[in-house]
Amino acid sequence: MLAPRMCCLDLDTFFVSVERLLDPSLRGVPVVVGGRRGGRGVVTSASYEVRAFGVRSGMSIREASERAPAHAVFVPGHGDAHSEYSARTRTIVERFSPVVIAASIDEHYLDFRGCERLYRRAGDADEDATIARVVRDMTQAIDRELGLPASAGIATSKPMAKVASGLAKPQGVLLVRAGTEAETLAPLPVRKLPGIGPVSESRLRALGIETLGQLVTAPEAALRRIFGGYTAGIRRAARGEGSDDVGRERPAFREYDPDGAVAGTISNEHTFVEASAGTAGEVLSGLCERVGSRARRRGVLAGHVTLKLRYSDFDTLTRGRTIAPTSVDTELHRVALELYREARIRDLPIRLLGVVLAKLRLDAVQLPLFDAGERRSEAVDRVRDRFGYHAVHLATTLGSRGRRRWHDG
DNA sequence: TCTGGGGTCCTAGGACCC
DNA sequence: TCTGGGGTCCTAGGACCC
Repeated sequence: MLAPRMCCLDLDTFFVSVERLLDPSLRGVPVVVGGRRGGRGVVTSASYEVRAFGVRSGMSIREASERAPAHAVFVPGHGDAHSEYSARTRTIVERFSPVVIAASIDEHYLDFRGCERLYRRAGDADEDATIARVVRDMTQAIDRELGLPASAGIATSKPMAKVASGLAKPQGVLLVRAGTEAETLAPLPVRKLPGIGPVSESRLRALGIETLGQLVTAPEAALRRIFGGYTAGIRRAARGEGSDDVGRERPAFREYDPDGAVAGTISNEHTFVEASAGTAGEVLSGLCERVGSRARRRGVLAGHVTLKLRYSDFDTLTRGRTIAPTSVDTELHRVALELYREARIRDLPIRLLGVVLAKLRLDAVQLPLFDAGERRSEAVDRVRDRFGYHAVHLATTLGSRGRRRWHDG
């Protein structure tokens, strides 16, 4: 029999917690992270105080502004601090288990298999109790040393551990004993299961399926129409079964292939404040500089460029092309511009433009001969290292009147 | 629920080859 | 000019996650 040794550690309202460390006056008051009140964007994190008013992460800032009480504080958020606290959390977590992967900025998976004897103490009722106690020690260490509240779920599989960490919030630890997974999951709404989003949820509801218990016994053909090839995996997860391996690290940029292929993509996109085709050229140029700069910094070349275009009615389409691997801004821009012309098939205002680099590969050993474009891009990167990103731009990014409208500033 | 920005993974269909 | 069938690669789109 499998024992519950897979742990999902999740930081509670992570972005809010970090903002409160940076500004203690935010403690105890309703906080919304994501943007200024009444502005654009979506909620990245909402404190428990403001959730009481119906504010949820993912909601538009505008709607959150209407729901939140007058004394609620809206903050855009400090991205660098969030990354730093995520890294510090990891160093603490690694003291407790040698097998750790970061699933996202605020979520880690740990494997405690084989650790029972190491941690055993006289007072522990059994091995499950030992692991639960150690995980509680870990969440307390994170709170004590960093000031970040955390919750954790422990179970026999990864999806079950993830669901358990959600049930444990706030600041709790929940261990799901082997054999009790299905009964723990059965009463929960289908949306609680990782892998079921808003689309699948509404399709399931149309079939009268609202809970995971109902999903487990639903007819195969009905589920297949919703989940296709995932059906078996979803049904297993709904019973509490699934991988007992922590899996791969994300971001996957450290994974290399013998031919130099690198996993992952690099993308940047921009939503226009007021849809207008007039600045599309400038935005496109700026996006290409951004992704090109990120690719060079990672030492990779892109073998594929995709242009993403969203019209004002939210209709979204993409056009992509495989190219000779490059990280030169002007090359990327030339391809992106061609793809833009292919995608611009409707006479409607543009809401969003994006550029995605894929088919990444390691850049060959620095070549002795650069072509003019490469030399220029590297010179630009050096200037930016000294004076900041916005010190230098392609002429097309700045536009004829020197505007920098694409930058959120 | 009228929707930001960064990602991952999967699938259907077409092109192309033998 | 029309005809198999399988394999593989590529592209566009969609669902999902944080």
